[in-house]
Amino acid sequence: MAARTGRSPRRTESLSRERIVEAAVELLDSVGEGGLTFRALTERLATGPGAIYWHVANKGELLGAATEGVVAEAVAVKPGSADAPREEIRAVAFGLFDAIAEHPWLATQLSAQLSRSPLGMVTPRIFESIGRQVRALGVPEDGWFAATSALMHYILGAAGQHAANAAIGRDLGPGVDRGSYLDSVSTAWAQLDPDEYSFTRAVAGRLREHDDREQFLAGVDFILTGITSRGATATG
Amino acid sequence: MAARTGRSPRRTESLSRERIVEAAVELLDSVGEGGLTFRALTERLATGPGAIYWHVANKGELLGAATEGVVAEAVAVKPGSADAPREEIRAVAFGLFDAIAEHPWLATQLSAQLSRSPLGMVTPRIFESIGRQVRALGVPEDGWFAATSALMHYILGAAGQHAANAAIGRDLGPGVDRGSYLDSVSTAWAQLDPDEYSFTRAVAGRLREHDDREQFLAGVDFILTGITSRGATATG
DNA sequence: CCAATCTTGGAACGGCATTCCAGTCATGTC
DNA sequence: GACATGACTGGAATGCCGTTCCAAGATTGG
Repeated sequence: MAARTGRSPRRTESLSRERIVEAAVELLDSVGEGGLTFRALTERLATGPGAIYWHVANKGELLGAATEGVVAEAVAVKPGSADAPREEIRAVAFGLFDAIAEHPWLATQLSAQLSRSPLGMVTPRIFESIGRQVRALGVPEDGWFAATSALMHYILGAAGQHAANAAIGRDLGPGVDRGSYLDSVSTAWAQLDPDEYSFTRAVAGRLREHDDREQFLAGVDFILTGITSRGATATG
Repeated sequence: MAARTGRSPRRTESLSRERIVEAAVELLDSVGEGGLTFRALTERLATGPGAIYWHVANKGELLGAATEGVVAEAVAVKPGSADAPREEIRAVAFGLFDAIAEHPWLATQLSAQLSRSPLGMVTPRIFESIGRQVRALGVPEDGWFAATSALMHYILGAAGQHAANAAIGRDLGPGVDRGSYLDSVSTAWAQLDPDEYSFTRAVAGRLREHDDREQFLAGVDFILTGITSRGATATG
């Protein structure tokens, strides 16, 4: 049961859970989700696996810590901004959107994290920052849970999917830019079977010219409209 | 290349890509996402790895095929039902919701699949079945893409997250039922820091009594309300 | 200065996806 | 009816992964 001496245990500045998580995030960002291996981690930290396992139980916990760290930073309310609740919700949404765009591995990780432990700190943290604004929006109390859940699910789902798409466009190689990538998908959609895919063919052109952030925000606004038109008082 | 002789190449009924994918789905359903190994697959099919690799390029392709098969079945419009578009959208949403609930591995797989290849058939298939109903709803054409995207992102995101939660409640062991699981999470939420988590604490009780399907549908309805109140003609 | 305890990193283990390859078997040809 | 062909099979081997083990180094308390 780990008798706590209360002393500062670090003999040198060499290794700590913080440094390990930090290195893990860097590795995930630079090499991608599959690039985070204990081998790579030991090399980067110039140590052995045993040292890492002393600070971290296993790879899952490491991924969880990395996820929580990045999410906490992303949903932190920027001080000084006491805007209208709608704007605050947009800000939280974009905060997560940008965080996932910057760290594409977050998309997969968040869905894995949310499913493995709603008792973890990740879900409540996101839930709280959205919920506060829902409350401020004037939604009646018995609608809080449904409204906040819907917003959180949309934001996490849509941000993940948009960011994943963006990641593809980025990784296609130096010669291929986002425009020509969307072109090729758009063209592929336009060539689908006219009977089975009449709608998809019809909107294939939109794919080429759409803006991801705008698209994402439109979804948030749909939900906000839906929430506030259900009899809530209009604050925003 | 691959000169096609036009002959039926199967000498016995023993192995085929179809049978492999089928076995993979069964394995995923019964043992979970981590249970799909080539070892287990060779054992179940009474063969060796080489035989499987003859029909399937790698594990990723196998997962993709499994995903597409299940999704195709889930979003297939039930014939004979020419209901109002709102009802059709709810049906598609519940189709995916139930499919993910029945095959929990779909949640992770869908986000991975959507990101790896939007050129694949999975995205257009879902997009099409939702989009047709959006069109039928009377949404003006320049809103089709945004409305359908928002719905698809919400449905996939929320269904995945709800189903993941449901999967936990199921896997807790024989002694723990869903009710007591939600109780424990609800209690944990109620004990969070009052300053940092005032909202989450306030709705902790709702968690105990909420119905997942109802919750999920509420989100769909928020978006539908948002879509139709943007100046579209009201059909549903 | 010595024991006790925390911390480290190298070596080893079992399991995984994947590859290699020698073989089997239905079939088309003479 | 033999035989060459090519689709198909499955066992053995490879290399990387997460994880565990353990002997030694570092630090601290007495």
